[in-house]
Amino acid sequence: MTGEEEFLEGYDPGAYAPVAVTVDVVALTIRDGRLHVLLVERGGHPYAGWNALPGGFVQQEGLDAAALREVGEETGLRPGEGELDRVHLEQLRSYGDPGRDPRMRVFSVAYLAFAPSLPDPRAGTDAAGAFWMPVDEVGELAFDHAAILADGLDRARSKLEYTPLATAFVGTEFTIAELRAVYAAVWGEELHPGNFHRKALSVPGFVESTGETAARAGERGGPKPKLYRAGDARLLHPALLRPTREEDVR
Amino acid sequence: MTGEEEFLEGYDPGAYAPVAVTVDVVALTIRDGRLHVLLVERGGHPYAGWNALPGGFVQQEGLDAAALREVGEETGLRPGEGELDRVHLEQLRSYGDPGRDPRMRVFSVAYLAFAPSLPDPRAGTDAAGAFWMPVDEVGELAFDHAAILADGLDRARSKLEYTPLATAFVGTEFTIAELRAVYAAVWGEELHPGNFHRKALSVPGFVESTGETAARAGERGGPKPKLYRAGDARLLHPALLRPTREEDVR
DNA sequence: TTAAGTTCTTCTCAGATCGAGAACTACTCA
DNA sequence: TGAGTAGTTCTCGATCTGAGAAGAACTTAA
Repeated sequence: MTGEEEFLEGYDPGAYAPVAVTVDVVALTIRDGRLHVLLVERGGHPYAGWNALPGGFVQQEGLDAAALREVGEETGLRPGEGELDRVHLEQLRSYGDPGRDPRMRVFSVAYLAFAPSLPDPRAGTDAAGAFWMPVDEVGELAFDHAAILADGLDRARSKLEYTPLATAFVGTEFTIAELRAVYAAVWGEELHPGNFHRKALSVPGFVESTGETAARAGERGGPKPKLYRAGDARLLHPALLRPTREEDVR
Repeated sequence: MTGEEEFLEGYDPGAYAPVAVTVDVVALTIRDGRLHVLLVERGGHPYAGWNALPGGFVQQEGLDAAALREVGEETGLRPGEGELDRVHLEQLRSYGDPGRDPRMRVFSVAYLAFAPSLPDPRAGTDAAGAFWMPVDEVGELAFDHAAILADGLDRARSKLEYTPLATAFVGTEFTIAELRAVYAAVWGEELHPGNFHRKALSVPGFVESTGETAARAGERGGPKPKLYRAGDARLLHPALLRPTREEDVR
């Protein structure tokens, strides 16, 4: 008899140790050309005073809805205001090691959120205590959140290669250079401008021209760049691959 | 105040609706050149008599351990016997829609398992009721298991491209043709033998030669093939890409 | 107003990779 | 022994890649 079958034949809620299910969100955005993650400072024990990923109980809602609700609560954005609707959400993975929370058995479903540059969360009243921090300045985090963040960054870096995810970090209209800056910020390395330009335009459905040109050039010169918007591709073929790092392969 | 903080300041197990956490496993193997998935026939309600993915409660153990335990229970394999140790396990994703189980809130963490051809589970006493079914003959499944299976197949097909996952479906020593048959079975399409051979040998760390040659050729002729074993690569660079399907891109 | 510097955009070119096909050889079964 | 099958290695032209360069358009600072 399997565990599920035992469960089917009459489950008594009081007979098992209580478990909790939470969502934790790795919310990423780009500010000033650097990749940032949304953190909160914990008030209560354990890990009082530590930084942590925003998260909370799953209520009478689906997992995706719970994650979106958390993002809204911690950024101060409201559904329907546009900015929250532009947040790209996807499930990352779940964490359930016994002992990951010292009080009881807690299963956490982690989510990845990608957003264009958002206002500082301190402005919103509900969101006091939340803040954006550059990912390369994040030190220790509460619970196993450092591992969750690392998994999220891995996923984000990988998905840039074969999905149009980068367009989730820029506005509805953007330049090729802005798109390239997203890749540079997430991957942590500069890209060849000419080759990136060629690739971005040649991958079917990645970007489409608006026919417009930016009103101004960059602060440091150069011609006024052309404007594009996200295309309808769900996958990039061929992919935009990172330079191969030997240490990732073996 | 976030959900997590509420939780921190005193959680009363009785104050919340009870939730359960289970693991469900999409266990895949290749038999007679066709991709098979491990299923169980349900005894109790709901969905009595339906086929379902094997799964069960998470006990005092980690998620990975729970998934491996389920695979062992349903296949009749014992830990330490070798075959179970060769099973490749990875987390797929979690499912937690309210109403996915009509009795109570159940969160399921789904796992993918890949194994070389395994003995029929009916042989084991504990595993009666479990069986391998070709994935293209699977009809309706209990709960949302059909969606979980579909997600698992997507993941498996994708991971064949850029990881050495295919070697998890063959024995410790294998021929290039066996490896190609794995790709053909999972992707559902034949591959060009010459080009596959060139790629498999040229990707660093994918396979390494044993120096040996198979004792016999195939049943229908041909020379004795050379034998290889899995290399030390964790990623395939360059990747072994499927022929692009336009409907996957848009 | 001019000069120097920056950036957008498009080329060029050599090397790597790809799909398709073919050839040679070694083996099977009838 | 012959016909058929399959493993392995080529060849070919088309495509894709990274690296570099060049011209034009714009900035700030002198």
